[in-house]
Amino acid sequence: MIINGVECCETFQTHEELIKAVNEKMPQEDALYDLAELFKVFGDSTRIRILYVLFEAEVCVCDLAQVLNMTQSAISHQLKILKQSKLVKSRREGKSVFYSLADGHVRTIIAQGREHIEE
Amino acid sequence: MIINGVECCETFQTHEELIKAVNEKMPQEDALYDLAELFKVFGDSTRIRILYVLFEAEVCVCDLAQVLNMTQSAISHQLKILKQSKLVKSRREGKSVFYSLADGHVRTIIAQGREHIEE
DNA sequence: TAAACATATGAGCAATTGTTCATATGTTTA
DNA sequence: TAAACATATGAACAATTGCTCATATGTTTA
Repeated sequence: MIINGVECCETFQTHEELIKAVNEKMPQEDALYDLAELFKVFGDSTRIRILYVLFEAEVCVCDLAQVLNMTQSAISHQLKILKQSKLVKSRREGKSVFYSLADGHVRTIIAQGREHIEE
Repeated sequence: MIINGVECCETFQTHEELIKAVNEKMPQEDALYDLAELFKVFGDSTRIRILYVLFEAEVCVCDLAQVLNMTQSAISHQLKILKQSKLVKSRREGKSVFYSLADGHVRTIIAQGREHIEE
């Protein structure tokens, strides 16, 4: 079969229909990129652990470092990434900065991930 | 304040309670790792694009490569990763191998990701 | 204002990742 | 069985990533 001037294996699927459906529903290039960037943020166990702590309470950087047994710098770098993705928000109180979850999608996404794994 | 022999900044949060809650709800080390590994799979726009095509139909490797304008090898490598994560399944039919979504979590996770971004 | 505390950040490095290229494996057909 | 087709895979390489270390920024307190 020939599609767009390129040869292709034989399938039962009508290629034109597939291409039409994909073109209609596939997000734009930049949206796909943003989506991948978002999931990349979830793709690190340190950041997942940070999120799990924030599931319980609003916590300052110092305490996060303690609870997770990591350096303040490492935690701070990861918090920056989480904040850029709008997964967490921060609030300064004196010398400390307290972090908390930005919205409910975080819980849903992680819950779905766990469901998938636990099958 | 001193927690587990280590000095820490002053907070209003009771540390013992936080640590107790986190220890209770935080998944085990290997579960956290698996969770991060799963989200890593979603963290690449090529794989996201493959999943979007599979949202529409069961498609063979050759067609995926065509529709996404990528080499057969690149697609095949990514399909392997998607299959290892049990996000897609495959079925051989003659010379072709057809891939399809393994379960509904894929749609939910991606939908939640899009919702988060579109806020 | 100086010192102490809490957090943020840039540079550097080892480890991981996505693609390409060449080639192997598996299936069908002449 | 040989050739053609479809897919899978290993090696290699550039690009990205997460941590450490040193240090900067911001805030409070003596």
